[in-house]
Amino acid sequence: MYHKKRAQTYDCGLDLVGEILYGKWKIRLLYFINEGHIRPGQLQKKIPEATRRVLNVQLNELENHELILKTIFPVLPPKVEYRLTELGQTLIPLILSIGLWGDKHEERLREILKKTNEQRQ
Amino acid sequence: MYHKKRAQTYDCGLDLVGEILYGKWKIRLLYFINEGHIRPGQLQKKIPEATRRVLNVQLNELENHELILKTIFPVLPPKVEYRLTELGQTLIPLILSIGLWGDKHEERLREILKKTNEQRQ
DNA sequence: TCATATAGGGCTAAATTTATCCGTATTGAT
DNA sequence: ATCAATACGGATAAATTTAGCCCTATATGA
Repeated sequence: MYHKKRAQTYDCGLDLVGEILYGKWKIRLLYFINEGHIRPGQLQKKIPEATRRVLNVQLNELENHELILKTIFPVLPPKVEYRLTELGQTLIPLILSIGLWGDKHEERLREILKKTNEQRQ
Repeated sequence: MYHKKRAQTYDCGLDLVGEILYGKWKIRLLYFINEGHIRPGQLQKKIPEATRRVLNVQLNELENHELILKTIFPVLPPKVEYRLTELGQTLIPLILSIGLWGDKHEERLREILKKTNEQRQ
């Protein structure tokens, strides 16, 4: 497992949240788990752009950060389920608001991103 | 300027927000600008862990993404001011909620991060 | 016997992001 | 003449994150 070389300082709440939510797929993982897609395979179907590997990595981090809980059923073929911890649940309203904001400004944001992505040629 | 090689797909509002807010210092920049620290030098003082260079890079991105507006005053020594665009302003409530969540769970989060950072030795 | 379903992780490569270093510019004060 | 204040960005290095490839494991059913 990779470990950071640069020391981290967490000055304020915003920093702390940044640290645990910073990851390309994390917020979406939380979102989908909350929606009931609780098995690894289901999550992969919801986020096909990500490889299974990365999802595992990020799920592990979410678990270490105590936002989700993993249950491994001792059956074959293997079965795993994730669910939000209490702490994780308290994040859901925030995630939903962020999503709503994005939906509300979707058109505008797409234009903006289109423009800036074009510039980079 | 760096340009991305991997194609991006934005499936939902959450994706779009992710794209424009993903950056180590962006949320804090928005936060501080909203608090009235509108000049580059002031922002650097508020975020001393970041180099001036990176702040510039991220400020530029925020500007391109139309979340902030830059005013260059033609004086010497140079003077620059940033302020939130209307779009940027609509993000503030979200950012504040995130910060509040972080503050509320500060102790818990520090413990969690301490643990996970220790593991990585 | 072989594919299928299911989930995991090591290792390495590539992409992306962040940090460092250094050079530019100008006025006014020492 | 030099330095401080103020701000910007190119080029490159380092750190970090994400992706790709490949191997493990086992019961069931074709």
